[in-house]
Amino acid sequence: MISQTAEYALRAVLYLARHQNGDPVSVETIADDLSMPRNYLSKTLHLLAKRGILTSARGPRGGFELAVPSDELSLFAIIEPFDELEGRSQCLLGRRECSDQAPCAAHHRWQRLAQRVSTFFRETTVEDLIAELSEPSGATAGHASRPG
Amino acid sequence: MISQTAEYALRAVLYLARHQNGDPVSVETIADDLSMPRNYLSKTLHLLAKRGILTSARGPRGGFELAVPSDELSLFAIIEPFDELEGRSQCLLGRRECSDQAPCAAHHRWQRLAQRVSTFFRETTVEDLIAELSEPSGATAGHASRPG
DNA sequence: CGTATTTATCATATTCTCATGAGAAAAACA
DNA sequence: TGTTTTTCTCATGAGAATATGATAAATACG
Repeated sequence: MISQTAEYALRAVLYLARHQNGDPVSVETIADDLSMPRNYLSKTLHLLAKRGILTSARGPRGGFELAVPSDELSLFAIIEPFDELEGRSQCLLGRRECSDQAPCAAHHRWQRLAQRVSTFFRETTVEDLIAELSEPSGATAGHASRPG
Repeated sequence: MISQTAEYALRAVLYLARHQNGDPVSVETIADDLSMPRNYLSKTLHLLAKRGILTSARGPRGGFELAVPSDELSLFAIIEPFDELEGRSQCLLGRRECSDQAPCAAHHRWQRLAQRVSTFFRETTVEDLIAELSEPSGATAGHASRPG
């Protein structure tokens, strides 16, 4: 659904959000804890820093931090630098122009779903997901998840 | 959302469904009409034939035909040989095990959407999409009544 | 049979994603 | 200043997805 790179970015940002203590976190720490390739993650987080989503600091005690409050940081903002979530990927049959006025065969049925997915990424924040982890599981779950 | 190859497969099957007249259609005809790479499409349709979705015939007057009635042919059946639509791809954060009992941070929010997408592919048939094309535009849901 | 037509198959090329490794550049600190 | 730590940047490579071209195999039809 999303690329490996975007998945790394998302998981790393969630990690940063859960480990906010005023100090930056190094790429090495994140890569080790999340089992990701270190240099590749470095490049990935660098791009998020360029986009203003993270701040980076070099040297001792350096690393990455969230630059945006987690309740103002959408999943869309994190993924969008890597994957094209909207635009031509919205048409299931790959047409450049696919609209209510000029629909492909799948348009009416697919568009509703694609819109829901789009809304999910745009409206779900990092804070929403963090909160999910620390809440007792809902009516369907049998075991409470533990933060950590 | 789906791979280029799966998109070719889907579009080609829709083409075959709309051009059923008892005769097979050659790869060349499809590739030309739909602007797809000919040999690549050949390989793609060959796999669908192996899966029993199409029949193929060599030689003059040969080509491909639907092997399944279009109202019994789900989009899932067409795409599944090429893309993994379910399984590991269901977890937004890429975890192997992600369930109500052991959810990732995104599970409860994402799973509902992923399930809808899955259902779309499993329950939507080729016939559904063909019918969509011949209906007056503007309908947002369900089937419009047809004259005659 | 012979030939044209068409799929089937193989080899290869191209492009993109994912990943590794080696340094360069910056910053903290003794 | 020098050393260490860290990000930044570049070069490169592996592998998958996408695509092309050539040839083999099957089939219709004269």
